[in-house]
Amino acid sequence: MKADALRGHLDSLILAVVDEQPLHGYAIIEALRGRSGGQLDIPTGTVYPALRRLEAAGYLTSGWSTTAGRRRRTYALSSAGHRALATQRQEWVAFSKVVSAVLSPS
Amino acid sequence: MKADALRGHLDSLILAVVDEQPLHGYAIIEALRGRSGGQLDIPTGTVYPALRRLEAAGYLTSGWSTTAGRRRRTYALSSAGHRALATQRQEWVAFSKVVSAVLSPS
DNA sequence: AGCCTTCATGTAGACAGACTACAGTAGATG
DNA sequence: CATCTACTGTAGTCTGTCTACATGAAGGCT
Repeated sequence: MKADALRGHLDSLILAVVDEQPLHGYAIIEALRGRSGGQLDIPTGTVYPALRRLEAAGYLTSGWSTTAGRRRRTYALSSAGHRALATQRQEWVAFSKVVSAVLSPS
Repeated sequence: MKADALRGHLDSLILAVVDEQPLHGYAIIEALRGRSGGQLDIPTGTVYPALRRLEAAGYLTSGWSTTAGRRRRTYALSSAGHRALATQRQEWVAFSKVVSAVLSPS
């Protein structure tokens, strides 16, 4: 799975997993790995900046907690995040249809 | 259609349209627009560098011709380009399955 | 005690692909 | 004669993902 392919889609993926339940960064990486059958293994240096970007955009809200001596910053979807996710799901469907149409031999 | 979404997929799209018949840059843009129902409108400043990149990578070969006073550089798929396209089609299927799986509500 | 692994967050800097904006030529149309 | 379409191309910017690094605590192993 090449890195460039993900470009522009990672945000949607993150919003989608956080939509099910609030998660902290490390757990988001594991959720993506699990949901993709191990095919998505996003490095921390990609996820943490993405989370800050999404929070700055108003799509996520975050709060600190401590569990067993571990500091966790847990993210949850804002209402704007819900709307963004809905839009991005539609955009993904449209995008994948277009690419599949061009790519499939006629 | 956001620009970043295309990132990493444009090469496959170009190879796919050139696979059907050799085309020059301008015609490639029109082919992509046509095949996508007008949704893909790639600017020349994106396509021409991409074509040079693909030729440098050995996936395309090019030759000049003149039709009605118009200079055209026509690109065709090399054998390496055929192999690359086949691989990239498979990668697209895998990628779109993964994204759809993560994105679809469970 | 010392060491490694896992859990957990984060920053700095490099890289590359798609973008905007510009630049130019030639034929066709009003 | 001006504008549009066809056609190719370059320069520079932008930004998201990457690698590599830095930090620290809990728990297991020897």
